[in-house]
Amino acid sequence: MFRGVTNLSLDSKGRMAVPARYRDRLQSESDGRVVITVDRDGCLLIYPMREWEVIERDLVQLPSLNKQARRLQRLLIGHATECEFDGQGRILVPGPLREFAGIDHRVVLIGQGHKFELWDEATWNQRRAAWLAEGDEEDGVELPAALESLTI
Amino acid sequence: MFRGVTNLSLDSKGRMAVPARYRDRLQSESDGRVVITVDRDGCLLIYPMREWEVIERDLVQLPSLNKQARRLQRLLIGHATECEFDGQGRILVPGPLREFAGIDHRVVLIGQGHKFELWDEATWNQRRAAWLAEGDEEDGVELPAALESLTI
DNA sequence: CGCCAGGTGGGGAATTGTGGGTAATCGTGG
DNA sequence: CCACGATTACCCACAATTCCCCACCTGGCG
Repeated sequence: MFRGVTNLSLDSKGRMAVPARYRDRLQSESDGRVVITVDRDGCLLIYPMREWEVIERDLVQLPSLNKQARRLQRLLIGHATECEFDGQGRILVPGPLREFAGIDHRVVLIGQGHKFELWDEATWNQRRAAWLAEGDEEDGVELPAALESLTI
Repeated sequence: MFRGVTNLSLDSKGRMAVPARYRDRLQSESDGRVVITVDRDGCLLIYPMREWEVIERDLVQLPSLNKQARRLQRLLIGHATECEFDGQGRILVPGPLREFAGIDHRVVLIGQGHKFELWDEATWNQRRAAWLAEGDEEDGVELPAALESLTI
């Protein structure tokens, strides 16, 4: 499981130094190959190759006639770019994806279980503040059953 | 069960000396590995690794398309950072988390059953005062069933 | 009164993140 | 098919952080 938050910066060429504590696992589990794609919430998703292959297999099998399914396929598969580590343990984040997520220099890397999310730092801070603020008000509306029973 | 309150300080590098009375249990139950993450109320949560893994397992299985579920995952898993004890029985509280909770020097460590809460001292004192003040007014509204039957 | 245990502080080395220079590669257009 | 510019990969250098070690200071206890 990947977890935790890391503040990082991309250099002028768009490269990101993957934190050392994740590097070994990515190297051994997926030969240092990762797939970067986009998320509907305005960030990028980074998958180890092995994990991505599972997701991709499920995505292609969605019913092609369904509009939502096609949209998901275009967004996720369409933007999925394979990247490898360079000698220094960095990956080059493709220009089009950087542009998509509004990333220029400061970024935040968030572990999310089987994948990572990569956010522009300013965007992340805004979003997080909004989530914290709205969190309490929405109580009592209708929580999904899975959330009701959650004890944290 | 962890209980009790301890006033502590972080040193200039952000390290916290875990009170000796908790140390043994953390060492034996979870190999001295703990996970620190954030709470929506502005403090940090500290879990023994074993306890955290249970929570995380439930969290990752929430439906990815649900907005509230994603928010929870991003906040909790996204900030969950694994920490280990140093030779002196201290843990380094990660910089981004210190910043989140407004922690610089004086802190309060609160035992909360399976986990701990870590508060900035000033924030804690304010909040506690506020809870004491507002506590009674809210009576008579409607208590959730689980609270109605509580005998303290 | 000295010893021990627990909490606090800091120096210094190793690791890790950041930044750039330079050569190789690729895609584009002539 | 070649020439050019842009992009990518490899290399080295610096700066920040983290980790490991040792030292102090305080209060309780023999």
